[in-house]
Formats: sequence, C-alpha cells, structure tokens
Amino acid sequence: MLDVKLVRQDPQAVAAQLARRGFEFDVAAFEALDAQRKAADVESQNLQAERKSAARKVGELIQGGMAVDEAKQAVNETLEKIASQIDAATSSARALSEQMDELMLGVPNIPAQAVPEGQSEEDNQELLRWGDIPVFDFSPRDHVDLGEGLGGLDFETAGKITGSRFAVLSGDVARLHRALINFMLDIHLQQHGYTELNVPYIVNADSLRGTGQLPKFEEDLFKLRHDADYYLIPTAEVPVTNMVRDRILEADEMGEGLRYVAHTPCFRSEAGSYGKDTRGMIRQHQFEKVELVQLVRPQDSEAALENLTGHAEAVLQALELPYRKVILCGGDLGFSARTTYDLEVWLPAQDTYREISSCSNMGDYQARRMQARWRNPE
RNA sequence: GGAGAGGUGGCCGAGUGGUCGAAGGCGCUCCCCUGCUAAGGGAGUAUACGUUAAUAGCGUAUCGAGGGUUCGAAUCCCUCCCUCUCCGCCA
Repeated sequence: MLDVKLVRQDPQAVAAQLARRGFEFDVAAFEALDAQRKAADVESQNLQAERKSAARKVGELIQGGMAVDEAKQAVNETLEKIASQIDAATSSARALSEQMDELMLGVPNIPAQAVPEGQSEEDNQELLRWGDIPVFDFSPRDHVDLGEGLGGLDFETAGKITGSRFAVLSGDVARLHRALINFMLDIHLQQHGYTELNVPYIVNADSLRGTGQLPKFEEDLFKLRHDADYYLIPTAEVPVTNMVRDRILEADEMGEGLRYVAHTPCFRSEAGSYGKDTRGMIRQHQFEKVELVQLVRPQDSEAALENLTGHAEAVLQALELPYRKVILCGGDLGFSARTTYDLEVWLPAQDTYREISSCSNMGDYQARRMQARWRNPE
C-alpha cells in the first residue's frame, strides 16, 4: 500500500498521480476518515494511559499494605470513568483504523514519472525491437494447428478431464515444455545470479493481500474449499515475495539485494475474459511460469527493474525469438506496479507481437502491505 | 485422526496476577583501559502508531493470533495457528 504519511501530507497530489492510471482517489473521504481515526485513537490512548496509572496506583497501595477493596476505593472515580468509556473508545478506534486499512488496501500503486499517459494498451510505448521478423513463402500455422497436427497438444481431452482452458501436452511437446523450464532456470541460476526456490502452490489470504491480489481481485483466483483461507497461486510472485512478509532483514542478509527464481504452475480463473485472446494455450486456467523476483534496497529498485528485464530478454535472445519491449501506460498498469515493461514476442501466425513476459517495479508498495523491511545501517 | 510437550526481544533463557517492554547471558554498537593478542570496565542495543523540526523526548500498543476474566494479564480461562515427540491412517 501507499505510505499513509505521504497521502496525509498531500492527498491532492496523490490523487493526481493515481488519476494517471485511471484510479479515482476520494480525497474528502480519506481526510474525513483519517480525522475520525485520529480523534478516536487519541481518545482511546488517553483513556488507556489513565487506566494504566490508576491500576498502578492500586498496585502501589496494595504493596503499601492497604486492602484490595480499599485501594480500589481510593481511585474509584477514575476507575468508574474509565470503565464506562474505555470499551467504546478502543473498539471505535480499532474499527476506524481497520476501515482506513481497507481503504488503503484498495488503492493501487502510484505510477512512476516515466510511465506514459494513456488509457489502454493502445497507449503503451515501444522502447525497442530485437531480432529479425522471419519472412515465410507460406502462411505460418499457429501453435494450435502445429501442436494438434503433431499429436502433442490436446485441448479436447483436457476438456473432458477438467473443462475448457486446459491442455494436455504429450510426447515431444511435453518434453519441449519441460526443457524450456530447465533452460530458463539454468540461465538465471548460472548467468544471472538467482537462487532457485521451490515453493508452495497453495497460499493463504495474508500472502495474497501482501502482493496485492486481495482484497480487490479475489474473482481472478481459485479458492480451495478445504480451507476458507487457501488459494491456488496465480503466480510464483505470491509465495516468493511473501517469504519476507513480517520480516526485518538485517543489512548483511539483504546485501546488494536478493534474487530468486522459481518455476511453478500458475492458476487463474480468468473470470470475465471469455472470448478474448483465448485460442489455444493463451489464457489458460493453468500454465507454467519461471518467475524472477528481486528484493532490493529502495535506492536500487529502478536499476533492478532494468537488469531483471534484461534477464528475461536474455532468454528470448538465446531462443532467437524476435521481440519488442514496451513500457505500459498508466491505464494498463497492474495494481501493485509503478513501472512495467512488457516483452512481446513475435507470433508469425498472428503477424503481431504478443506479451510473453511482464516485468514490474513495485517500489515499496508490496513491502508496505506485507511489512517487509530491512535495517538500514545508516 | 489420537496422546503429550512447547511457542517470551537478533539468539539463548528467567518470569504463574501488580509499577514488566520484560532479569540474566550471548551477540552487536560506542566509549574507557591495556605497548600485540586475549582479558577487563562502562554505556547502549525491538517494532508500530500518535505528538514533534527530530531517527530527541513523551504517550499508547505489542511476550504465536484472537477473544474473555480482572482495577490491573507474559502470567488465569476459551478458541485458533504453528513447532516438536509418540501412536494410528493414507500415499
């Protein structure tokens, strides 16, 4: 979430920044709630302070030899006053603080300065192109035609086993799929200095709140019936990033930053996306991803996004896949991101570039949500 | 699934109703002492929120989480979570 101090300081400026991504921040509502919250907090703290000193007084009197009832009688006035007020004051302070949390959890990250203005992916800006687009003297088939033709890709059977938006891979196609996973993991381990992780594919609600999927995007997730609090991961970003939730990293542990790579399946309900970009293996309910996560010091985050994007590009280059790099405009930016580069790979059958990789700098947004900190030696 | 033990500060570990945010030790930081090293002495060493110019003070909260009893809870009661040991079951 955003730094609430920053929001208090200049809510209008925050609202203006958020408007760049098409989010309407209600300044008046925020200020009203914050004022209420603060007043309730002060009242409840004052009452608690009174109770504390009164209880201490009772204790002193008892130690001094006075009977318990007598001691209570001696501070009776304060005790009565507190008894009648403290419950209401503390529960109201808590309720208001929870309301404020809810409000702040629903506010997306502020776009970075460099993020272009715009409403939709139409307004994303191309930064570079890599590779030569292949020219064929025939009309290229897409992965569905090729895969089904080779007998290695079977959507119908997957439909029987489960339902739509799943695939069965078999034979060489399955093997190629596995090979790509290892290939990417090895590049990132051996050349880019990442540590490999194998993480749970099921996470709790706290983790999803930490990375920003909850509370606003529950409909995109698969929730397990087994436990009210368990969900299938929509990306390895959730388990990997949440490793540091509620932690304070020491400076030596943090070092120059932590780099993790994890391969996991990802599960997404893709609610509301029916009919859009759904041919073949695009937008499946289940897909595999090799995820890169860097946890870095604040001053290093811009550079980390650049080098992480380079690491993703290295994979496409090694595979000799033509691609382009675009920076997402404000309106296309994900909830938790302040800057996002999409890598779009050339799809010959579609005669266009399509997103294959998405690299984001979250700034301190997720760190604040999950109370992940580091001890700055300075 | 059954039975038992346990969760306290960076770590270890006291504390079973009273001035405890918490003894002591270790670690770490700073200072002193010491002609190397080692040893020794002193001070300090959590986080959040509020107040504030302040990372100074002061107030409040936090001893796995939540709820309860009480004037007062780390300490008593209830629920949950997690860890460990043993048994059972399943793969």
